[in-house]
Amino acid sequence: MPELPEVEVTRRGIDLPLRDALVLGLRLGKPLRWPLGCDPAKVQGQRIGPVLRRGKYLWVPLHPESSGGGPAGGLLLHLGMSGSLALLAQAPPPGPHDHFDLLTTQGTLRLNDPRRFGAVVWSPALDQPPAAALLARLGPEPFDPELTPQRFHAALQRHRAPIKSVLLAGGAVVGAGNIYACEALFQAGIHPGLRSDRLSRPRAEKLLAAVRATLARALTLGGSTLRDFSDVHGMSGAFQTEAAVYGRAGQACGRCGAAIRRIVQLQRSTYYCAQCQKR
DNA sequence: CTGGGCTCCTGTCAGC
DNA sequence: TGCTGACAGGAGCCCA
Repeated sequence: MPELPEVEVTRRGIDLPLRDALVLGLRLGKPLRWPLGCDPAKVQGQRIGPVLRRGKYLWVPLHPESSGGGPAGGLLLHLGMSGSLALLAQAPPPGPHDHFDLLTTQGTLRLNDPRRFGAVVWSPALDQPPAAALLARLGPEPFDPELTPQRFHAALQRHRAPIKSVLLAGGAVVGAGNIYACEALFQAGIHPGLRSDRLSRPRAEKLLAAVRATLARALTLGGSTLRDFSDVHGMSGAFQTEAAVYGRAGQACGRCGAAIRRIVQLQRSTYYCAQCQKR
């Protein structure tokens, strides 16, 4: 489900409402990808700081009150394939897929995640384990001005795998998952099977611009909702309605009319137009 | 070191 | 209607 736009939409939905809220408690449901890694009582009484996003991870910083509480730290959250967060003023009893509640003075932050590929992990700091280890492999943020076309091209030159796979791996740029990688490649006119190191400098530049444009457009539309993503207010995203290729196998390409194809790369579906996207 | 396959888990949908 | 298999937005881990 959640790629960078969905995670960022989520971050924006919880950041201000939770700012400076006090943690009243924490409830865990069925196990997620990893154990929380701390005593749930440890976060009680902590104050919530600005919520950050890195790649598809969210970081909820916690600071102890001067009067007491445990040491500073935070919660690293990942929504996995099927996770979504809701901020509830009056939290109903947890459903079968509600596996994490952070009870605060500003409402309950609830993670719903049917497939449980998501995670909530306590870490003493972003740059310390376990958070640091998880973030270490992430490439640059797509909107980081330091990610120049030259650097992007250089990163692509280091891989011989298909360009689609390299985008998904996130080492050259983070945030484009299966939907947005397909869409960006279409927009850039690049075949998903093209070897990464065969992209010319101009095409790499075009691809970077397409990744940025695709993610930005998705952000303004509130992300994509294929089956179960919703923002913290329960609202669906709208990007999927204007996806050019994703999920459209057999349909006519909006640009040239050729049938959109579906292939499998890394056990994931790739959609593309063989007419518009060239090696 | 790199690339790619497997795996975690539950739900949905198409086809028989 | 019911069963079965394919597939689903991620990504860490392991092996060749």
